[in-house]
Formats: sequence, structure tokens, C-alpha cells
Amino acid sequence: MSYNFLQVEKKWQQHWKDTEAFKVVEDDSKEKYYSLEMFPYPSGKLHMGHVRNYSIGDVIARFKKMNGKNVLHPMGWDSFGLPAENAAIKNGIHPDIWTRENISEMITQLNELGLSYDWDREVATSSEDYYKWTQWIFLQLYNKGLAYKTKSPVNWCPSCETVLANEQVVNGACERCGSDVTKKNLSQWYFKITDYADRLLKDIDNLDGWPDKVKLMQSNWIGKSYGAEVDFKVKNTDKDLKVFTTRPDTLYGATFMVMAPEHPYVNELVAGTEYEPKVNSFLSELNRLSSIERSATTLEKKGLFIGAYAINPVNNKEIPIYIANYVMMGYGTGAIMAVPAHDDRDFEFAKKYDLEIIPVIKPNDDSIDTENLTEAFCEPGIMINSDKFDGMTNKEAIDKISIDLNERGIGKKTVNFKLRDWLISRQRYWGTPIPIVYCKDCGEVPVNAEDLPVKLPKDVKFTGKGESPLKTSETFMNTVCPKCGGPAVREVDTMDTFVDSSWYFLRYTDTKNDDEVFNLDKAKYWMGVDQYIGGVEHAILHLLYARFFTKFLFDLGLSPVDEPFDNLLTQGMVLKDGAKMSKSKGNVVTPREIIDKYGADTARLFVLFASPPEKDLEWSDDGVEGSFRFINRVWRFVEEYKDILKTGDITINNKFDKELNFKLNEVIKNVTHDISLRFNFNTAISFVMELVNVMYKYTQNAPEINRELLSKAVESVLLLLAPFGPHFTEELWTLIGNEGSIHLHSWPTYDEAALVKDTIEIVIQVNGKMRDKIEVEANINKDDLETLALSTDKIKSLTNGKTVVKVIVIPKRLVNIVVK
RNA sequence: GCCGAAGUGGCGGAACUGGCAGACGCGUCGGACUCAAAAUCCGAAGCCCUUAAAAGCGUGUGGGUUCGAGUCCCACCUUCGGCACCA
Repeated sequence: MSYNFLQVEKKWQQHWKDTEAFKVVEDDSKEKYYSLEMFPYPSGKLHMGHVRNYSIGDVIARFKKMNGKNVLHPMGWDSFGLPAENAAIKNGIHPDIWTRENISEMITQLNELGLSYDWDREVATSSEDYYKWTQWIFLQLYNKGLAYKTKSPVNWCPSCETVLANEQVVNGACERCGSDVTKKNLSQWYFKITDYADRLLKDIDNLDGWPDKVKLMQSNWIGKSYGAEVDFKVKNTDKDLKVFTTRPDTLYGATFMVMAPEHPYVNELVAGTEYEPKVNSFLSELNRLSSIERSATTLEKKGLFIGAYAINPVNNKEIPIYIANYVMMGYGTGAIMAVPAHDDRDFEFAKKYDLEIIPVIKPNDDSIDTENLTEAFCEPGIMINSDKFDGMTNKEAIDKISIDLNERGIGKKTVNFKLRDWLISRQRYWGTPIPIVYCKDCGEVPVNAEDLPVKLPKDVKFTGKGESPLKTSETFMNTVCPKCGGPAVREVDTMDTFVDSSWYFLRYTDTKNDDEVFNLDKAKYWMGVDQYIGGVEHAILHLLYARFFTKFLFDLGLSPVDEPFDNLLTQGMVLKDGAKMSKSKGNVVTPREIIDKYGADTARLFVLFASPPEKDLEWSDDGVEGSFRFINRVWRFVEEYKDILKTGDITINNKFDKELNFKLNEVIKNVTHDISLRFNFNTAISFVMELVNVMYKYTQNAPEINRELLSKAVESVLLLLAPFGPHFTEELWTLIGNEGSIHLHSWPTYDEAALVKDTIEIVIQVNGKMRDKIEVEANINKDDLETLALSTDKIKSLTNGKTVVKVIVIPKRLVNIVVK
């Protein structure tokens, strides 16, 4: 026999809806708490990863509410994006309809899980009243010069005739049709996130509530490196070739120079020379490689001398200029000085093309023959072959040489970032239109803010071919210029969906505002997000973009904070048989089947109990069964004893009462600690299980049931479990005669006095090995404890005939006797 | 290659600042209830040797620090994650 979860869960879900239980408004008399889970793409079907993510957030939200906080716990939809468009191409359903249907299905499923969302604050990035403001933010970026258009190579699928996002390129091939992806130069919109690189990096230090792992990933992604820019003259020309190096100390060891094959100087330097055809064939060979193959470190280093020489500014040495496949145009200046003696890649290249190797640093201990290197020497050491810098440590020389370059006007200290500007153009329909028009006379003109939103048209053809579906809508394309009123055409690209999700957490504070992106006072009340929860796959892009937007809006005086998320929890994946659940592996367990068979409370309890939230969770059907059993065990207990429970002052009458009372208070303390400080829901639940076990034993063993005490224990169990299993606890709460929702009741408190024990158990070790235990008065002094420990029969027999060298007494814990 | 995380029973996982390793759950075994089964309740259980007790061995491997190490230090192995020719 088990409880009727179907009926109970339905009943309370309806009740919460009817009473608007989770509606929340600003209230200055209460401390706020903003609990946020990363909003989903509305695919239409919830998976276990969602269940885990939202269960974690819901426990936190409900727990904070029971602790007196005014809790903002919203949900919404990252509803622009490719799948909707693919559905349109495949099935002819309009993306808008497809998306709306999915959203309503997902809302049903989320409500079936009993999640405490304030649906009044729902946002959908694809709705006009949301993307209007996404466009508005675009205009602000544009006005500040942080949104710009430029030609750049993009991924192009020749078969689908469309641009692909990086994520849609799998091993150099189109995700949809498998064709080789090529590069195509197209005009693209960018956000100048690089202007914020330094701040985005520096402020990572303030993110105390973020996992180190995520902070590190962001740091690496931004990739700041310190070094110097050095100007090399190109022999017999007036050109200066700039290189970036992090090792200015090795400047005297530069024996050749390598440029990226795409470097603009390459064409100019070889034009009309005997090297031109060779360079061209080198280039076309390289272009045949996909970007994946090109960037593989295993790719053999290949290069070509282009007939020109550069002059090393520190010693006027002429060095040959090469192009090679291992130098990237996108980083630094696209050209490097090659120092084979002290760089692995340059060494490999020099050996292959038989180029000169000059050591300029030797190890402190002469352990390496620098004249006959077998590999590049990359350790710190002492400067040699470097004029006036000889004898210095190379560390010292980095600084000295940089200063010297600066003074002579041939170089300077500089920094470089790996972070690039953010390409936001997508040649797609189902996204936020970019609010720009092109006028024959005025050129590129931003749409006036009062004319927003630039709406997505309905009369669009979805063929899956061509650059952008919006081109097929004449009503959309043809417009008038906001500046001169003349005929103009609209930008047909839409924005990357990461743009939409970079500010939704701010909109939640004020979702219905038609006049402002969000109200500053409301944002002031709710921001920052106290707890953000989501998958670690968003550790870099989404979180970095969201930080960028928040800082930008902060600079405009629109956002009250310059970092959006005070605390971040990255939950682990849900695995089955050691692998991520996926259709292709056939190891998917759907939330639907679990809810139907056991109910939402069981599903929630299991995903929270099976593993700590930040670790991967191994799915176990037997484990789910166990969680279901536990809920039933609680249910039966309450049913059996509900009639004799009696609230009132508790008197402790015997050792059974005392034991139960101790456990009760201990568990309240531990559960509170584990939820609030560590988010270790798995141990929190296990403590409640212990309490329930003790309660069962109590009813069997105690000579007489202490009705007030048992009543307090039952209430506490329900309150402690309320955030985890909101439905059955609500039902049992009324069953034992309470009025009102358990979720409006305050969190149970414990009595420190109940945790004081009269006697405690002390472990006795001999030479660090546990040999005996004794029960002693809790307040026994050290000397008495030592005497007692040495006098037990067991210890006496073990120490007999040996010398006691030392006795270590740790009060309230153990005694360790060292013997020889 | 670089950076990071993690290795604990048959399984998922506990052990907060070094102090009884294995909480809690699953599975297993035994008992009660039942004509029987399921469900439920109670109990056992790291491994090894044993009728039992005691001893011994046990937190990836090898060393070290300490009265005492899953926890700290050094070296290594394995697995997972991120970045990947970043000059």
C-alpha cells in the first residue's frame, strides 16, 4: 500500500495555483533572495537534467522562504534558436507556433514537478515585448561604438548554402548534411567585448561565490598575456613588421621571422617576385584544410621562405622571413620572431628547414650544452649572447629589454588577449532582428528607439537554403530611412541567441515594463542573483556574455550591479550506465515515466539524494524505488500516530525521550547547516532518514509515548522535508491538524541544550590503533580520563610488560597510549 | 602538450578544521507477519582466517610528516572535464 501521490500532487498544485502561492513583489520590510535556474530552450520535453537543475533551485527557494526571505524565483524561455527553424523547414510549422506549443507543454511539466515559480514573471526571449528591449540594448551598444559591422570569414556550408555557427560545425563538417565546411568572407555584426576584457578578467577575483573551476575557465578564455611589441624593419622596403612576444628576453636569439599566411604584407612582399606562385600554391593547399585540421597541434609544421628579410632592431641582424601554418592571423600581430633555442615550435621548424639556432639563455648550473641543443631550452636562466644584458637573469632581462625598446622607439610593453570580439550575426529567421537599416544616401542607420520592436515578419519562406530567410519577406525588407525618409532596406541577419540570454535575469525584476528595459528601483531591490544554478557547459560563453552585458548596463547607470551572479552552482550531469543520457545510446529515462509511476516528490527526492549537486549523478531505478519507500515510510508513520499527537510544552521523562529529543535537535541542526552552507542535499536528506529511523525505534521501545515530543518530531520531519517533497509534506501537514500551508511556516529551530550529553564515549587507542571504548562523564577532566583509559582490562593486557612512553588525551574524543 | 577535478565496500555515496573509515540509501542475507507471495517491520553484513572470539589487512600506487593520515607533503598511475600551434 502506498500513498495516492497522483491525487495528492494534483490537489496541491491546484491549490498553489488558486492561492497564487508563489507570487512575489518587492517588500522593503523583508530581506530579498533571488534564486535563479538557467532558463531552458523550449524543446517541448523536459529531461532529467532539467529536473535536477530545477529541483535544486526549488529547494533553495523554498528553504529561503521558510527562513523569512522574500524570494524571487522566476522561470522563462530562451525561445529563439535553430530547432524551431529546423522544424519549420522539415514540417512546415511556423517557428512561432511550434515554440508556443512547446512552451505550454513545458509549463505543464514544470508544474507537475511542483516547482515554486512566480509565473507572473515569465519571460520568453522570442516575444515582442522582450526582444524589443534586446534590440534597444543593441542600440545602446551601437551608440557607444560597441556594436560594429565588419567583413570576416565565417563558416559556410556550400551544400546548404548557409552560414553555420561554430557549434554547428562538427569535425569540420556541417552538422546537418555532413559537407565540408569552408570559409566565406561576409559582413558581420560584432560586439566589442574586448573593450571589457580587462574588467571581465580582474573582477573574477570578486566572484567569491563562484566555483574556482569556472573562474579559471573564464580567465583562460580571456587569456591575458604580458609581453612586448617589437618593430622589425623589412629589408629594402619602408615596411615595419610588428611582432608580439611574451619573451622579449630572447630577442637576441631571433634567427628568423614567421608570418601567418593570411598576413596582409605577404602579398605585397611577394608580388611580382619568383616567390609569388609558390606562396599562392602554399596558400591554396592550406585553404583545403578544414579549420579543425589546421588548428590541430599534431599537424606537421610547414613553411615557406618568401624571399624577404627582416632586420632585428637590437643587433641589426638580417633574418629570413617565412610564412608557416603554425602562426595564426587572429592572435597578436599575426607575425612572430622565431627563437628556436627557446621555443619548442620554433625549434621544430628550425630543425626542419635547417635554420640557425642561437642560444641566449643558459641554465644556472650549466647542466645543458647550449651550443648543441637537442630541444628548446624553456627554463629560466642566465642571459648570454645578448650584449649588455649578458649575465642578468632572464627574468630581469624581460623588463630591461622592454624598457630599452621603448626608449629607442622600436617597441613597447604590451598585453594581448585571447578573447575576440563577439560575432553576433546569424543568417537565420528565428532570432532577434538587428535594428539597423541601409539607406542609399545615409548608409547604415540605426532604427529609432521609439520604432522598436523591429518585428519578425510572418511571410517568410523556410527553405534551409540561402543566406537569410528574412530576405524573402518584402514587407520586412523594404522600409524607409529613419534619417532622411527615403527608401531603405533592413538588415536581414538576426542576433545570436546568446544575446537574448545575456540580460533576462534583469528583466525578471520587472517583466511587464513597456517604457523601460527594467525599472532601476526594482532591479536595485532584487539584484544581484543570490544563487544561480545551471550546467557547467555554460561556464564560459553564457556567463561571460551575461557579465559583459551587466557591466555595460551598469556603466549606463541602468543596472544597479556590475556583476550579475553573486553565487554560482554548476550542477553535474545525469548519467545512466556511466554515460550521459541520450537517445542514440538508448539510456534515456524521462521525467514523465518517473512522475507517472512514483510522483514528483519521489523524482525530486531521488535526484537530490543520489549525489551532491555539483557532481554527476548516476541514475538508478532501485534508488528511485528507495526514495519512494522513504516517503511512504514517513506517510505510514504519520497516519499511524496522527491521532495521539499533541502540541505543547515538552517534558523529557526518560532515556528514550532524551534520545529522541537529542536526535531531533541534532538533525534539525545538521539539515539546516547542510542546506544553507553547503547545498549538500544528499546528506541533509540522510539526516532526516536517520531521524525517522529513530522515531520508529522510539515507538517500539519507549514504555510510553511522549505525545508532545513525538508531535514536535513529526512536525519537524515534515518541515525539514517540505522543500524536497512539497506535495506530500503539505498533505501530511494538514492531516495532523495544521491550518495553512506548510510552505508558509517557518523553518524549525533546534535547542542547543538538548544536544548536551551527560556521558560520552571515548575511544582508546594503543599506538594509534583503536583497542577499546569507554563511557565517561561528559565533563571529566584530562587526568581522570587518562587514568580511566589506562585501567580497562583490555588496555592493561595490551600494555602489560611494555613501557608507556606517552599518553595523548584529546578531550571528548580519544586517548592514545604510545607503548614500546 | 598545458590547465583543472576526481579515485573510498557489490553499487550510489558519508566522514565540516588530521582523531572510531564506510553515515544514509540501494543490493544481499537472516528473522517476524502470511496458507503462500508481495508489501511492511526487525536484524546482520568492508576484506581475510575462523564454529566463535581475537589477531591481521584495508580509502588508486610508492614514499614521507605525525602519538595518530581518506584528510597534510613528495613522486607516480588511472579516469573525467576545459583549452589547444595564443608566440
